[in-house]
Amino acid sequence: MTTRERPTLEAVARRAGVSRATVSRVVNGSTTVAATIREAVNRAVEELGYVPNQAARSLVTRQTDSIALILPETANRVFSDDLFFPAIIRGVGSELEAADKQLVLMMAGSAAGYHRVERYAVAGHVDGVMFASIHGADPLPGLLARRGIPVICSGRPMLADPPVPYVDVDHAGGVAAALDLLITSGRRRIATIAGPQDMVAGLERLTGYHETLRRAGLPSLVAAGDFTRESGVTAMRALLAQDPDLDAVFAASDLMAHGALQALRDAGRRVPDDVAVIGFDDFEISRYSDPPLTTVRQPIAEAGRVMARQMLRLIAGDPDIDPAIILPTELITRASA
Amino acid sequence: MTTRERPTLEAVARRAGVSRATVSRVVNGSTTVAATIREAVNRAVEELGYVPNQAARSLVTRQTDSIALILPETANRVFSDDLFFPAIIRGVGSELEAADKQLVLMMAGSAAGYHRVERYAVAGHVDGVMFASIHGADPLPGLLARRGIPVICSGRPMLADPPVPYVDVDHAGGVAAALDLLITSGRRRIATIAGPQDMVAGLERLTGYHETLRRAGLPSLVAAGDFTRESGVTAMRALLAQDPDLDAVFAASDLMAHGALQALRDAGRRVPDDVAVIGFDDFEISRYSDPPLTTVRQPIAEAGRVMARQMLRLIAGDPDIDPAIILPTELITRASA
DNA sequence: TTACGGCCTGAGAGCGCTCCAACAAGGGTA
DNA sequence: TACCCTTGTTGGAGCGCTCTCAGGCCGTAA
Repeated sequence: MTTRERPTLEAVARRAGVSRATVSRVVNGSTTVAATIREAVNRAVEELGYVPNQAARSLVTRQTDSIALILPETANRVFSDDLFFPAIIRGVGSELEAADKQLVLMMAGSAAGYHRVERYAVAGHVDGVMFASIHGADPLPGLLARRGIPVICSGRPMLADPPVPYVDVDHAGGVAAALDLLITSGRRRIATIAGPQDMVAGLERLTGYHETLRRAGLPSLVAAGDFTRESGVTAMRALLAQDPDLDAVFAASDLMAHGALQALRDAGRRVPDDVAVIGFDDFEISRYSDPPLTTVRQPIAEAGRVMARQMLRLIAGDPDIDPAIILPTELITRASA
Repeated sequence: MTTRERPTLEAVARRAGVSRATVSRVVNGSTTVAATIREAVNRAVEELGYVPNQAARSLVTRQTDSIALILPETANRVFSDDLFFPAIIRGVGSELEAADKQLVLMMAGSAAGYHRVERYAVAGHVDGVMFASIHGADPLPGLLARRGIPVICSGRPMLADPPVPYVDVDHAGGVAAALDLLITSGRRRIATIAGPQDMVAGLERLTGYHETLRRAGLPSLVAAGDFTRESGVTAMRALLAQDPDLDAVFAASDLMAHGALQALRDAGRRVPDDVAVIGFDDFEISRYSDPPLTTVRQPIAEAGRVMARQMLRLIAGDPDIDPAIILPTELITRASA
């Protein structure tokens, strides 16, 4: 290991024959430095391979140019084929990279996790904190906001004290579009596989289902799931047992829809002839299921990008941040409905 | 925003009626502090809501307790249904979390990305750098190592100057197991869909294919892919055109195997009756394909965990780090072969 | 020639923390 | 009683950087 001593500002200054302050000015791109001196400094920087020490810099500037993204701990345990968090990470990552900020990934959810994240943020390790998907009435966003740390959520937080800006997608609109397709194509016994009710996404999609069906004068039939494929299988079986004659099912996630497809096949039902299936997400894999899945596309990566952009504005001190941004959803019609 | 002034060590010391040094000792868990004083300090910390300033701390300790994971930029662009990087992240994340280190995620690959990562690491923002999957002869790992920064790679680096410790999986063994199954079940015209040849994983799986078939006295038939599903479809079509009578295909990734399955179905071939298919990865989705995919399981998350563990040892100054750790692969037999 | 801005540059004071050297008490030993 | 440990505590010197402020230089106008 060539742990050669790393050069400091001081060393560069000596070599260039100027003061520390001047080097600092050059390094930070100040314009008030004479061209000849600037060049001399740049040469010294080059020759010495100087890179500013981040710790020293943030000690005085009080900012770190990195931003945390908090994932619920479940992301680490349960969903080994989940594509939601990867998409969020992709979106956030690309946007932050463009702004030359760093992404710090943290898992939270456990009590210990809470505390860790809080300490981490308060210790000034990051300039802001973004939450990817809030579970239940998570107190953490509010807690950090109260500590004066910039916070943005993906998905409307249930707890809003103080209100934290968020970006979410139009769940209700997407659900309505899906159900409308089902209804206008003549389906009358439309069941749903709901998502977890401690998450706004699960909640709003179920509410949307109830409202649209009520408006259409159709009966509701609900089974509970947790967004996973396995829960989709189980829920679909339960639904079939309750109403063997149902002719459509709306699943609140693509993975659950895939599970439903499987359970339907096992039960000898043809899709879409006997039962139409619609999902919610539009993951890549849904183009390749048998049959290809009709689903509501939600722009996950885009949500990540927007979230990151809002965070950047927040950090920059922009006074008028939208308290909420709702991204549109879109019905993608394929073969399953 | 309640940006109330954050208390410093000094403030805590004043409140507890001791010196800064003593507070520092208590906060950092030194044992040589009298119990009564320790309690008084803890009380003051509690009351003031004191959290040590990370920048100040790392300025003197020269460590940050966070570690970077570098993803190739492609991860951000191409693979929207790739499950490799999420799995690596999961593995690394869980291990680092247990060690109370933070994970900093960075994308690299572009020239600009290189420079950013290098500066970032050299600036002392992280204590070490891990690479998830090396593309071609990436100079970055060696470059950082030469700068004295702890580096670990997932996947053997092609460039080994200076040699960088890595963890990889037993590609050759997995391929041999897959092909043996094919051969002993009577397949004689076994094709392969190869991965990108600028990655060790692609290279070694193809080499393994060639060697095993040569030993068995069987002919080779190769089509090139890039690990994606789409490339699997294309490659399978090419293979079918070249040898309509092939009776088996080994794909160097699950996604390509799924593509092959699709192309085979489109061409009217039955799997496994007409053509047997084996993949490599064992992603969750491969349990649900039609038919379920026989594949070589590589322990991706485990590789992430091991990589993180090695990194932790490296940072701790452990003198004897294994220069290479090879994790076993395992053939998972399902319906496609 | 002197006076006066304007423009650059340098000196120096921190940012909040760790850690070393030095020192104050006690308690045991000769 | 004098001496030496041991245990616990303090002051202070930095870590490497930014940023304010004062001061030097020069051109221009009086």
